[in-house]
Amino acid sequence: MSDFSIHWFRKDLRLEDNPSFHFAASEGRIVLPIYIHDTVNNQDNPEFQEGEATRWWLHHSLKELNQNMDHQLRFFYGNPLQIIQELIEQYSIQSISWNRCYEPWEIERDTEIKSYLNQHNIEVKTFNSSLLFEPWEVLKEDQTPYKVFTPFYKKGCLGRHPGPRQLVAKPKAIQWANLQSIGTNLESLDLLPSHPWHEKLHHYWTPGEKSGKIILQEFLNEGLDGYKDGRNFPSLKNVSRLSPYLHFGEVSPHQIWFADKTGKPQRDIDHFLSEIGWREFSYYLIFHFPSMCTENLNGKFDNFPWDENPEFLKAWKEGKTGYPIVDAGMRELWETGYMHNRVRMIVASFLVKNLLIHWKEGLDWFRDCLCDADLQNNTASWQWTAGSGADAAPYFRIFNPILQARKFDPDGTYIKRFVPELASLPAEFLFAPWETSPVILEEYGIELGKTYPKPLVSIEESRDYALKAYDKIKG
DNA sequence: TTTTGAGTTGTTCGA
DNA sequence: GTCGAACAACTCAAA
Repeated sequence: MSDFSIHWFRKDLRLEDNPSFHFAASEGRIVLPIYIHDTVNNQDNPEFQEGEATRWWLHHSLKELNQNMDHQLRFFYGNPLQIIQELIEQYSIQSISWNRCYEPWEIERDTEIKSYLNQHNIEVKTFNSSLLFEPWEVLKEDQTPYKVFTPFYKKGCLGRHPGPRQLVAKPKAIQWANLQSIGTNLESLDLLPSHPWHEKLHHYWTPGEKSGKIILQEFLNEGLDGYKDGRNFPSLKNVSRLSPYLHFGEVSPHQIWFADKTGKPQRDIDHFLSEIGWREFSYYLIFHFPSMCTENLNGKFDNFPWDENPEFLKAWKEGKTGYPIVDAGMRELWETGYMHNRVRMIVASFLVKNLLIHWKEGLDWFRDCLCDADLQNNTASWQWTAGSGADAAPYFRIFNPILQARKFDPDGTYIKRFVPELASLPAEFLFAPWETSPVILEEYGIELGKTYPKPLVSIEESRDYALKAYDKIKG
């Protein structure tokens, strides 16, 4: 019987620039590509489980990946260690390789599997695939991790030699193991949610490596010029929308980093790449401070007087807060499995600082609804918003949803798209409809409390309350 | 060890 | 309507 080289696909659902796959499919090797839906190792903590949008994305991405490799991908579900043990017992395995993952439970699991394979004298190789800089390699001079983005990025990343690894070519003339009989089929992984919510996501997204490539190219052609400023306006096309592809590795950060950006303004290129830097920073923080996934990074926030208010939380989730920009964002999320970055900050600030609801509630809803839901980005960003994360800024930032809407959605294009019951309202009344007289609103067919909600809380009062709460915990 | 400079994304106030 | 200062004085990074 021939020897097989197993490549274990995880968050690297692509054939190009895939170091482990490239190794397993290199000349003289017979590659056995596998995917394991782990139903064991992340079960203890809900925050480590995939949300519905993510599962939808994963299903379709795997389907495309399998098609792109002549249906040679073998599917399994259960405990990866056990599945790999069985493969070793049944077949002659020359090597096992994978690209590294960075969630705390993944690191723990992979370490255990690696040690098992070493004990059984199976060649095991792990590769860098989804981060430009390995978190353990970037440290301050005193050998401790950075906690502030700018020095992390400028000195730790941009100033580091050597820089990110080079791109890896797609393997040619692959020799497949062609074991049609082992494992199960994609449908048996049962990834698609039973709730039909996900069906509409097809209108907005095409998961998979091919589509990721197109999205990247379109962004470079049409969205990068003017990115630095345009990225703040949710009705403009100056955001890349690459986040879900990055999450599952259908596009690698290296492919973005080294993509041809000739002729584009340097300030836009630099700013766009710094956003990739922020992704690196989130992964870095959770690698060095894994307790961040469940606890405040800044322990002072353990005493913050969060409000448990199921009614407010429900209104926020449903986009019925009475603040049009907040509601537009929450409805964009529900409708499309995505939310524009600027609006994410607005809705997050509103939940945490005006409704005083714990950041974990927001994290959890985003985890379930976002196609790009990513433990590291989601956690680090929610903690940043709450003020409990890595953020050296000395003041308490509270977004004003009225000002933000006026500034970044001046003609109301974005709001009107997702809050159609306000579509007829002129922009001068749109951002704070409760300040407009009922008579005028009636002319546009709007009655607050009936056709559109009254504001859940007063911005001024809830802001003052939050500032006082912040005052209490800082001492 | 001490000191100095600086920190993604903001808001409000008053001139 | 626009602009600069105040907010309130915290941490981190690095010399």
